[in-house]
This record gives sequence, structure tokens and C-alpha cells, in this order.
Amino acid sequence: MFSLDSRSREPIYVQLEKEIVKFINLGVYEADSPLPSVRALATELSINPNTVSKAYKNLEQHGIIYTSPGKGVFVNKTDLSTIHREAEKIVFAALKDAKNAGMEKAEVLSIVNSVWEE
Amino acid sequence: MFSLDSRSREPIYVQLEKEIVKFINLGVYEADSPLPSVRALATELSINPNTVSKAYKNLEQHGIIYTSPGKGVFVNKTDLSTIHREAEKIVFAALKDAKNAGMEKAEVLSIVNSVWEE
Amino acid sequence: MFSLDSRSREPIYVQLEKEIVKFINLGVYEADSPLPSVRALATELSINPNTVSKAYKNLEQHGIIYTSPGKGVFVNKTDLSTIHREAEKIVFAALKDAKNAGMEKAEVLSIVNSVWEE
Amino acid sequence: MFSLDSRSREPIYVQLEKEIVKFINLGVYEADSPLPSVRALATELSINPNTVSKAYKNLEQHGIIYTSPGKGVFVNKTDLSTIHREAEKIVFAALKDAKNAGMEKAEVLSIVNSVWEE
DNA sequence: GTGGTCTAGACCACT
DNA sequence: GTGGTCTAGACCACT
Repeated sequence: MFSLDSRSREPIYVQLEKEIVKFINLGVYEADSPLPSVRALATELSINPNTVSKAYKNLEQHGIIYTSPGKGVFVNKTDLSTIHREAEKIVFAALKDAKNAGMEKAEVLSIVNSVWEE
Repeated sequence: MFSLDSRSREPIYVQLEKEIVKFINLGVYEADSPLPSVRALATELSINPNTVSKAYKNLEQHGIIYTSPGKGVFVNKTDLSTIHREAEKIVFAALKDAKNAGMEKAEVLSIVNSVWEE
Repeated sequence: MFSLDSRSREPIYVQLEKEIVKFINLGVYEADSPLPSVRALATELSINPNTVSKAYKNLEQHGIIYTSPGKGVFVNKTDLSTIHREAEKIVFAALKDAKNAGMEKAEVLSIVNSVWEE
Repeated sequence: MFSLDSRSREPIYVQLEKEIVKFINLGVYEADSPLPSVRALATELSINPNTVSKAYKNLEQHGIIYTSPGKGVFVNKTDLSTIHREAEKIVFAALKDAKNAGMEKAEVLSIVNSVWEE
């Protein structure tokens, strides 16, 4: 299931959001598939229900999932454009910082390859 | 001088570290050049001396600068290998996340170009 | 609990770091044990939370503890190699100074015995 | 002449004191030998005269040198007992810390040998 | 509740 | 003048 790293500095709810988006992209969840309930997921991942709630709420605001009160949480028809735009911003910022830190274009390209060739 | 964005989510001391590294990479500061004193820089940037101190201390731990209490802060013979390795990690993580978020390799390459061609 | 000497020339945060490492070595804290919270320890030791934070942050940089913001501070799987190397450097420097100050090898050996025989 | 390291965290005046004591121990300076004047030494070492003054003053308080107003600074009949006792304290403290940090007796002995065998 | 960031301000050692 | 330590206190994000 979703893998989280409690030792990481990245907030748990952010990790969880990324994992869910990843699973949707991998096709594990299709449109209208149900996601685990807040309680169930919290128990399974041994984290605070508030943390799951926060992740779900954020994903809902991005239009990635929707909640049907009394029924549960479901995956939306996949429109990942907001997620996309955010990812672009993050990549852009990371690359700009890397350039300022003296990284060469060739280095970045080799990292890009290592990530996308695997 | 160093440009900071107080409204950014990124801590001021982190922004300051990046700015200083950038300036060193640009050749503005050479080995053994003095950096502005903690107090002077704090006044100029309208931030607290402790915040400047924190940035300087972190840069010192990365071996980028050295500080002589009573004399000031100086740029080290530039060994940016640790900074390099950190930048690599950050870029790697950002790209992995972007891939998981559904970003295509072509998209990243175009971002890489936009950053390095400027 | 941890004993500190506010009149010592040694900074409180350094004393605190040494005390914590000592306790870990004594087996008082095992891997993943929680350390007292920043606030709790500050109150108990009658020092400022920032001072505790500083000690914790340094120990984290040495890989001895890890901290999950929102959850607490925990002992890492004990890899004390960096601490070891630092202790070696300090001992080496102290002995070299002692030799230069005219101390005889026999004297040092008797000090070594007095420390390790207890 | 005396070697100082401006990058070290150890105050310059302390380094200077140690160097002078070392030279006396090595027999470079005998009883009643003149030491360089404050000004001359400050110029030669490119440091602040106040720093030299401070070192001389401390050595005088330890009975290691004496100043003859109008004549200069001279080495005393060598009674290094206070220096000795201080070195002992420092070594003792360093070894106690090292023990608490998990260092084994055997390790220390090998360090002792490496320092005294050379 | 938890730790992280930042400010304001004091005091100290060193040059 | 310089940086280092420490306190007091506010505010924020995360669980």
C-alpha cells in the first residue's frame, strides 16, 4: 500500500497525497474507484486520522478526488492539470537552485535520464 | 545585494544561504574575502542578527565559509562538493515526484532548457 | 536526569549534548525511544527551549537522533561513529597540547587509568 | 617562529600562549631570555597588539614570564607547575568526555602512543 | 500536544 | 568593532 517515511522531514500528509496521485497515475485507481475511508487508512498506516483527512481534503481541492457524504471517498475523472502545474513549479525551482549552486546542465540531464530510464 | 522574500514559505535563513552560495559561484566573493558582518547584513536586510547567524553557521558546517569570532566571516577556498551533492539529492527527489505526478520526460527537458539557456 | 553546570565555561547546549550521548551509551535510551520534548526538558532543566532545541539539532546533524516535527524527538539506531571521530580529535589535540606543555607519558597513562578504572 | 591558525576556533592568544610554553619546554628559550616585544611580535605575526599583550599577561600570571618595565619581557626560571596542573585538568576532562562518548581504553592508549612515540 | 522560525534584546569573549 | 550564547516570547505548521 502507500509507503510513508516517518523519519522524513516531508510532512506525512504531503507524502500521502503524492502516493495517492502516484497510484492514480499508475492506473491502480480508476475513475470512481473508492479510496479507503479516513479511519481505515489511518489505522492501516498507523497515523493520525487528522493527517489522512488533511491529505484527502487537499486532493479534493485539487479536483483529484471527491467525497460523497455517507458513501465515502472516490477518485475523480482524472484531471491532473493542477497537480501538473504544481510539479512544474517545484521542478523549475529545484533546477534554478541547482544552477545557482553551480550544477551543470549535463549533470541534470544525467539525473533526468536516471529517473526516466529506470 | 542578496534578495529575500519574506512572504515565501522558504525560511529566510535558507534563502540567504542560497543567495550567498550563488554569489560565490558567480565569483563575487573569492577565497578569504570577508562577508558582511552579522550585524551589518542583518541591518541591511532588515532581519534579525540571529537569522543571519543561522545562515552563516549552516554555510560554515558545509565548509563554505569560516568564521573567526572577533574578526568576521570569510569565504573558504571553494569546495562546493557537499553543496553539490545536496543539490543533486533535491533535484533527484523533485524529478522523481514529478514523474510520479505524471510528468513526461519531454516536459522536464524543456524546463531544463528554459533554466540553462537563459 | 541530565546534569548541567550553568557556571561552566562550556555552553549549556554542549553539556546537554554530551549528557544525552552518555545516556545513550549507557543504554538508558534505545533506538526509537522518545527523548523528552523540547518544552518539557527546557522546563525541567530550567533553561530556554531554544537551548534544548540547539542541542537536539546538533545531535540530529550527527545522526544520533531524529526529529519528527509534530511528533517529537527520537533516538536513532546508534551509529556513534561521527561522535567517536570527534572525541578522538579532541583527545588527540588535548594530548598534543599536554605534551607540548611538558607532560610526561607516564603522567597521562596514570590519568587514563584513573578515568577508566573507576 | 610561533605558528598560529587564524581559522581555528581556539583564540589566538591561547594559541600563542601554548606556542611560547612549547618553545620554553623545547629549550629554545632559557631562563632570563628576552621574548620579542609586544609590538614586534604583533607585527611579525600580523595580529593585534592587544592579543599579544593578553597572552603575555596570562603567562605572567602563571609565573612563566616576567616583564621589566622599560626593558622588556623575559622568561622566568622555569616553574611550569601551574601550566602542568592546567594541562592535567584539560586532559582529564577530555578523557572523561571521550569515555562517556563510548571510547574504549585501548583506543586512548593508541592515541597516547601516537602522540608520544613520534 | 509537537518542533521550527523569527524577533528583540542582553551579556560575554575575542581582536 | 567582531561573532557566540542565552533568554523571553510570539506565531506557525504538523499530528
